[in-house]
Amino acid sequence: MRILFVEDDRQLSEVVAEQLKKEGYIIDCCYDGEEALGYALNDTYCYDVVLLDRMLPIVDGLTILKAMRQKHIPTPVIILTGLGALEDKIDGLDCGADDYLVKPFHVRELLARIRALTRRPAEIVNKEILTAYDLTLDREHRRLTCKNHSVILTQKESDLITVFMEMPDKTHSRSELIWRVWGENTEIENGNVDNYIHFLRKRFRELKCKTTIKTIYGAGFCLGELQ
Amino acid sequence: MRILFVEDDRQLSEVVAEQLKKEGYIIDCCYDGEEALGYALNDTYCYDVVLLDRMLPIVDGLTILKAMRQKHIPTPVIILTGLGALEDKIDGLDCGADDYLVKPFHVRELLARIRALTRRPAEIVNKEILTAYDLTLDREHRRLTCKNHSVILTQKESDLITVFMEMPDKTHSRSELIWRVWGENTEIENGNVDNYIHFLRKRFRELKCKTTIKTIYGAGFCLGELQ
DNA sequence: CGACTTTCTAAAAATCTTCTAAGAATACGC
DNA sequence: GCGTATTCTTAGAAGATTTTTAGAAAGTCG
Repeated sequence: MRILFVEDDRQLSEVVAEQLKKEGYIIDCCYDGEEALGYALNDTYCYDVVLLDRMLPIVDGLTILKAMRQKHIPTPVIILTGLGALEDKIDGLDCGADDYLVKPFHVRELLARIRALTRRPAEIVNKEILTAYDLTLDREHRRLTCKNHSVILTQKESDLITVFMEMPDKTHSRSELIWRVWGENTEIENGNVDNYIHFLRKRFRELKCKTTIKTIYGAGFCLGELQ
Repeated sequence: MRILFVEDDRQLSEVVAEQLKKEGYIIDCCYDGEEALGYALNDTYCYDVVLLDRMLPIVDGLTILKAMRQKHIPTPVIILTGLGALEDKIDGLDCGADDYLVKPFHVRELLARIRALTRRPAEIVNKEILTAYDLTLDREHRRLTCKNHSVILTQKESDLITVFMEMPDKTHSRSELIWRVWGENTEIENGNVDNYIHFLRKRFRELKCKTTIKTIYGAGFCLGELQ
């Protein structure tokens, strides 16, 4: 597990890096923003976590973070900083940070937060554009695309296919689908779900795509390849 | 975007829930641990985030969190609590929480942390896969696989083979199989079990696998190698 | 061996689930 | 307000699964 640690305070850097190494992490240390940019954006290196100070010489931490996210580098980033004001935290998190720890902090808390972040697979998804198998869904325009074909879905069709595309391998029961698409206080019957599944399958035929909604008899439906 | 909010302090709950709703989230509120368990573990409901108080009536927050993770529910969880001691935070995060926010907190920070967590896709669902001899069973899709062959089982076939694959060396009597597959208040006769054993053996032949269900005359059935 | 019990197999019956189409109700844009 | 698009309801056909039944086959034991 490889960590990029960007911190200009040499003394703090050394103390923290040593404790991280004791836990078995491989640590690359950086002491200014320019150097950090080089490491963070380089294709060759691939870190599991980046620990980022906000106030750095030459290039500041948030700029590095934004640059990473612009290049779609999904590595989890924890911002470590003395700036503990509410607005600073919100800024940091909304720029793409995964966690925000205010100095002074306990290294053991940092370790726990690193563990929490690295439990999950790293990949940022654009929730507006979903892809699964050979399908792409642009939720904003409700446009479902496969190769060079595309169709505009109705609202409910789009909501329904979204559930499938967010978890392409899961079998979704009718009650789950009703709950996710129509909400919980609804009088909608199972038959309505069946109907929309039918509509979507027609769409798939229009698109001539390889994907379809498979029936798991007695259990529900699941996205899958044709045949 | 759907959030389960577990908080026994009604006043706090109301204030926070209202602000979350203003942001467009759909909020389900729970006021005790037992109720929360029901929501959190239910297959039908599927939340995008769970906000969890640690100290709750009946069942405490960490127990709920552990139960969720044991059931491989990957939903991001943020613990909200007055317990801000280092050990408490580390405990919480290591039990499977994704973030830990100490009361009192700013709702705007909570919102930023929710956004940070939901940018990432939910962990690939840890599938319940059973293996025994040369067989693999994916219970979610009821797919029984051996080498490069696979078949989709019916519900009852899948339930029955599950019993065998969970204890591959045990001899299972007909009454035990009936109890495990059909439940305890059932009118099902032994002959029905025999029939399903027959169905499964046909499946094994389709798969050309080395495993089969052996008959222990007068006692029941047991998984074993062919011949 | 022969009487008995147990197990296997196949087919039909019963039940339950899913698919499809068509029409009614509702929402939406002009 | 009218026409169109969307959503919801209904219902029967088609299909899959589960259960029942019954006779053949195989095993046990005096």
